Amino acid sequence: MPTKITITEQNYLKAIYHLAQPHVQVSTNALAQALQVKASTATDMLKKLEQKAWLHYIPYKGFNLTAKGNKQALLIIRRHRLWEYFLVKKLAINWDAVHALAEELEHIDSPLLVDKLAKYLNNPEYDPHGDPIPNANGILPKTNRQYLSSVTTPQKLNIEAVANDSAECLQMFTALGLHIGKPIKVLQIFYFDKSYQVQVNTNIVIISQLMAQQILVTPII
Amino acid sequence: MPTKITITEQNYLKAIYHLAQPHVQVSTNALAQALQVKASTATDMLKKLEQKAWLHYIPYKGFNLTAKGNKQALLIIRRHRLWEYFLVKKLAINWDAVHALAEELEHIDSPLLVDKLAKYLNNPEYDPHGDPIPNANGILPKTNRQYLSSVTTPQKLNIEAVANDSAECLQMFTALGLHIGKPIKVLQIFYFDKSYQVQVNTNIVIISQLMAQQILVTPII
DNA sequence: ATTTATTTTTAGATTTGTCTAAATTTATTT
DNA sequence: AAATAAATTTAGACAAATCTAAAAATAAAT
Repeated sequence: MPTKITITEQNYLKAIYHLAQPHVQVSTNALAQALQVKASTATDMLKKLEQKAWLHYIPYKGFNLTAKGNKQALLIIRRHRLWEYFLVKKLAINWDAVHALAEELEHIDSPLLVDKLAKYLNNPEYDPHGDPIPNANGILPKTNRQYLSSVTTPQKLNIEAVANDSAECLQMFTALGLHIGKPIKVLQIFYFDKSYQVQVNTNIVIISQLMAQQILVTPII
Repeated sequence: MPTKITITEQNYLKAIYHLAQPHVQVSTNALAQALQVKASTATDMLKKLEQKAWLHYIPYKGFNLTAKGNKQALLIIRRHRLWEYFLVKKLAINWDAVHALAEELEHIDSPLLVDKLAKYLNNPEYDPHGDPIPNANGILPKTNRQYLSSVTTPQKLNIEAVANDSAECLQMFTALGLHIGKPIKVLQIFYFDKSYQVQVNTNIVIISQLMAQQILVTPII
């Protein structure tokens, strides 16, 4: 019995996956906020998802994805990122407009379609925002990325990805002169507001804490 | 107020469009059967669609699409056929598998996406089954096609399209050695069961009435 | 360790799209 | 034209996903 999954259920699994950090539980409130529903609605849905074995749930205690739920979430994310890649690289749609479209395309749950799409795109490893694309088995490549916000000393870095692909974030990212794959140099960290003074090419810009929490970097050795 | 339309409503408009012939009213029963729902369900939906001005509906008397509903249906069909073209020509998915996928893709109602897709595909005029693709204004090109089933005398014809893109129909179409764009020669019409004896290349095959009702042809002068 | 505040869950209602069964209207047949 | 059959609509019910308001459990603060 290949468990049928609704679009709503897919959205819950994906949101839980994105909110959950290693050793950090997601709260019902956080989930509800992420999905723009009331906490009572989230609770109802958690009970349903528990029934279908997508997650473990103990009332008042918390919840977390089962192996099955985790894989399902990764397959949804795979579809989302493949479609984003397609929209940007093939249809030439601006990268700040593709997220909303991929949110719809990702729900078409056809292994044939996804497989053919991936082949057509030459099995890309990263989407246009630099996020890694899970493989057909729901496995993500390991990376040594860290958030810019976790960097504590001035150093040279490479920009690997923007974790937030909303239009607002991406437009600001671009306006700062940043690009995926571009090297930057952290000149100073202002501990007053946890902002970063950064050199991009010959420009010097300030990156706020909130933005720094969205930018993934690797150190340049 | 750009009238929001649900997936279900889209499916009803499309079904009504496909069932309606010039001067032929669609019956509630036929609509219900096409959508695999009960007649009472179709009635409920007709009332809702009437409220939203997609169609005119007079209880017990019948219904038909408004200009607005007609255009909406054609835009859905445009999306369906563009996606079918993409799936066959770009993703190399078999033409008998694309219909079901296009049924899902067609519901993503984004003018930007559709416009970019059409451009990417070079604004094709016909989908892989030979069906014409309405333009962005919902206008279909005029053709002089007729159903093979309406042909009454032996003659040479060109196959233009298969009106039914279900896997079952297309697999049989292919098995008969037929192709879109191929010339055929009607040798005899058996009035007993309204089947057609047809020459395809050097082969001679029999095409049943039901199949002949799905094949669109133009006379070769 | 109580009290207060916050978080989460329960209870009951709403909307959408569907159903079954009954009633009504229209069409067909004698 | 009356009787019968077929098509269509109405009435009432249900599941999914949501809401508001109230209750219960947990966490924080005195």
